[in-house]
Amino acid sequence: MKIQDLIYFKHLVDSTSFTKTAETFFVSQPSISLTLKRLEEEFNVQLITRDRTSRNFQLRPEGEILYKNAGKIIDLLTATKQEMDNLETQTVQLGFLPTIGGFYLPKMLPAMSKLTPIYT
Amino acid sequence: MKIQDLIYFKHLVDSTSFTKTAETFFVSQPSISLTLKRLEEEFNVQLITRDRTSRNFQLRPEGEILYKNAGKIIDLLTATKQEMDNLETQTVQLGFLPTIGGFYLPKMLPAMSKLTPIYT
DNA sequence: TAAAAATACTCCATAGGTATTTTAT
DNA sequence: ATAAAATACCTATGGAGTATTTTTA
Repeated sequence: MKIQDLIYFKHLVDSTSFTKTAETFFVSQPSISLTLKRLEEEFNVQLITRDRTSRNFQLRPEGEILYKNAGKIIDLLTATKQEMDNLETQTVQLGFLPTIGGFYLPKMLPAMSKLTPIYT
Repeated sequence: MKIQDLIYFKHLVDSTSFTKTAETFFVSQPSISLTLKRLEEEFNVQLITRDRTSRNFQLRPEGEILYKNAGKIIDLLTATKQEMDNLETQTVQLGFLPTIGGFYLPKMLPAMSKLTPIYT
């Protein structure tokens, strides 16, 4: 299985559109159709209900499971790349949700003044 | 990136042997060499130190990061498949480490007697 | 000299493209 | 008639194999 298929699938579920997904990633629409077929064969389940009567398709329970875990896997890989980049540049990047950042950042910044900040 | 590459990489790190890893998965030894090369190009880092003087190679910090997250990803996919299978068969599989299972299972089993057990 | 990994090459599987058909609005 | 997804077919990239070379013990 390719990570790319999980990325396509996640976007497909979010957009509920094969065509939009294809456009987003600059690939053809059949390519997305095949991605879904591949995943369904790989897991041996049906991920979505192709119900063309009700416009936006239904995500099956099996699809929800994959969607949830695909997100985690994609995040893990993003984090992996980030951790490696931090190693290379000898920097550490901190991320906060706006609400949480507003609370903690003021408390942390004084202690961090001992470090050499590098803004990228 | 393919999941298979992560699986090969994990085993490679565990065994510290390209040849052993190849044998384990019934693929050729060059195939494992190429897997590592692919991963290193993908992340644009060197994962291991090819130090043929000291027999068993050194895992670089970058490699440790990938190793750690590769494990998580593989586990996530295993869990995904398991969750789907549980959906299909309408069963729930429970797993315990031997020590923990010995402690909790006796407490749980009475309450579970209301369910219909299916042994697979 | 023996071993383990890297390299060179060859080949085939498959991911992706284009064209077309199907289906429902 | 239009729009979206599926299907058919073709192509090309890249993953995997065999053979060979390199390197160190």
